[in-house]
Amino acid sequence: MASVTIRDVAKKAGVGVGTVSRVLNRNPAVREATRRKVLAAIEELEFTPSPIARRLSLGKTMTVAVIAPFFVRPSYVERLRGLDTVFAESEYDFILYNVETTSRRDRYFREMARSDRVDGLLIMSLVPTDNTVESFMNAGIPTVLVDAVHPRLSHIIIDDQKGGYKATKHLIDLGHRKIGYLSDHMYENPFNFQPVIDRYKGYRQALTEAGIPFHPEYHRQSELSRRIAKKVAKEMLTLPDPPTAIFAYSDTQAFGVLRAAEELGIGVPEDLSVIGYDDIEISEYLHLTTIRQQLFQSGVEGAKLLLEEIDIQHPEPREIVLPTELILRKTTVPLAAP
Amino acid sequence: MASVTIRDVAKKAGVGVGTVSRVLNRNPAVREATRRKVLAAIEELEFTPSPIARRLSLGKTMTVAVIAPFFVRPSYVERLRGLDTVFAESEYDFILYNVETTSRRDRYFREMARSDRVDGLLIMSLVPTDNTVESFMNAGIPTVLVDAVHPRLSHIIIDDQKGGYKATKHLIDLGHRKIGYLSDHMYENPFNFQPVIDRYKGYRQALTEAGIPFHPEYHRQSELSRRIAKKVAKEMLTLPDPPTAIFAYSDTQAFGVLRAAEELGIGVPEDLSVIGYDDIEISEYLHLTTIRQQLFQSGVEGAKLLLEEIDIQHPEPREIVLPTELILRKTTVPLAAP
DNA sequence: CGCCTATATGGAACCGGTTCCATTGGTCCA
DNA sequence: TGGACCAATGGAACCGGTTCCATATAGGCG
Repeated sequence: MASVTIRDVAKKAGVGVGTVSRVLNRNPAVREATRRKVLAAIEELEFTPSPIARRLSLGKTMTVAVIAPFFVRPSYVERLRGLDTVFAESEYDFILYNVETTSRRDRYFREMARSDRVDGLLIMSLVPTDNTVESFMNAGIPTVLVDAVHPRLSHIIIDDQKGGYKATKHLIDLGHRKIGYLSDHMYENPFNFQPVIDRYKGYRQALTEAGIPFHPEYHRQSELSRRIAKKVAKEMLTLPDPPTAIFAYSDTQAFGVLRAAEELGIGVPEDLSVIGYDDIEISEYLHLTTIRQQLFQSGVEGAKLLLEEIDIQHPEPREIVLPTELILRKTTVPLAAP
Repeated sequence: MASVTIRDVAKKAGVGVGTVSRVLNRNPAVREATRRKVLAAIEELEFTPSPIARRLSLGKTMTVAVIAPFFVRPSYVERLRGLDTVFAESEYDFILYNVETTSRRDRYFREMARSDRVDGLLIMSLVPTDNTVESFMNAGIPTVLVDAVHPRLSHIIIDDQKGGYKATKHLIDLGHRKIGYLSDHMYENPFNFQPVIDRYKGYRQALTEAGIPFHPEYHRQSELSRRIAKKVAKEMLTLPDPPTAIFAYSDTQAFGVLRAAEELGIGVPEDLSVIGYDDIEISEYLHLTTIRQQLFQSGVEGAKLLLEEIDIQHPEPREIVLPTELILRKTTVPLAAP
């Protein structure tokens, strides 16, 4: 069955293979009558061209790779959806490579630096080393970063420093001065996630601007799980002089803080204001004040950028910065007079 | 740069191209000395074989397609993770085709029925028509369904009828007899999702067994959003004789029910027991009693099954049924004496 | 020692497209 | 009417692997 080839079509239509190929590729240099003959033969033989053969002779794979860590996390899923909407409308397929360990990451980076494996590479939240970037460039593979930065590659980022700043400033504007920050791990951060650094910077910047000294005890680190966040939040809330407001690195961690407060009998928002980051779906349901990121949009922009760079030869690296937005709900209120 | 071919290697090593190919494919009919010469040449030229060329001459794509609807929903993401762990260890890549409309679905089904586009097809939650199945078979494309059933295709399902039964039975065992069921849309169900039917059947079965007559007013349908679920739950809870317990089709809808109860001043669990379905991550945090499905495992099994079917010629369709589990938390309690 | 067989190897043909060059046929202009 | 030029087309060569067949070499056995 199957395997009707372009040669069969050519024979049937009484033309050469070149002509059939030209018809398939909408090359205008084919007379209308010839074109119709070929189309009739294609119809009759139920011919469909083989993408693989096409790829081999074109030297293109019509495929892009998306390398992303932990694609189960809600924020990644949202970004992937953005990518998908763009790629689905293009003639490119995308293959998803999920990274959960540094060794998987390194393996994928190595494999992709093969000139004919994929036509483009979209890397999410991971920062390739200079050597790796070098290998992509040598192989001539257009590469775009989403949620990560490298000076030689185009990237889409969210202004996380501003986001961290906004969250902290919001609490300061409400009169708070004892402001805790529950962040992701900053030093044991094998993937070097950039936002971890940036949000922290924003936090520090807002404090400095308001003339509030940084209090190391108010900065705690936990992984992105509710359970651990709850434990760490409890430590912070049982300090002799506990914070009156807490900014959490993610909404998930903010839920840990809420639970910690509940278990310690601390009322939110009257005794403690809490602000998260991400605005995941459930946050609205739980009335969490938070910082919304344009996650879906970051995927869309990343995919578009990559498709553009595949088309042009030597693109200048570009940077697109997406803004954040404060979503005011019910977990932050002005500091009660003492 | 790049494009060192097998012929370059052959020349360098002073052997024929066939021999190089044999070395690459670990064909044992190569003398150790020859083999070493070839490997040395490969090393020296930094040769890496082109997957595309390999695919063309093998007539295989080394790629499988995964067609899934709405991959943002937590339950699909969990299943995809299961798939990913299996495919990542195999030599197959997988391309994700996200379906959000019936036309996208039909387009993908048509495109995949090309014998050389992909080597295998994994379809999630969508039921192909007999004609479509026919076209896959003619093209010789192994196909596996996850969370859907077709008599001629292997499939992995979760025992949703039993799941619906378990949820309902649990409420009955607690003494409830006025049991509402908030389901997904059963008739305006463009994708014909099978679980929608099965859970409903389980609900009816449990009622029948316990001798409780089915009360149509207690069966309401809403889409899978919290907001709509809340609205519909309110209708049910403001009936003259409202249910004392509600089983929701998904955890997300269960949260809508909880919010509806809260807004109506109905206490959960003392005045109303609520049970969900899925056991998504946030459910534990909110203490929701629910039915847990083996989502991750369903992905793993589906991927394994597909890889097996790619290897053998004419597999008999197989069926794997995964069980569900009642997760007891704090939103269901025995019916208070009147 | 010579013949036969098994093993190792070279390389042409092939997979199914695209592309480029040569050729044909026709039009236009002097 | 003849020459120049252009548009349309045929088909060989190519992309980079795999496979199969023919051939060379070595080893075994009488």
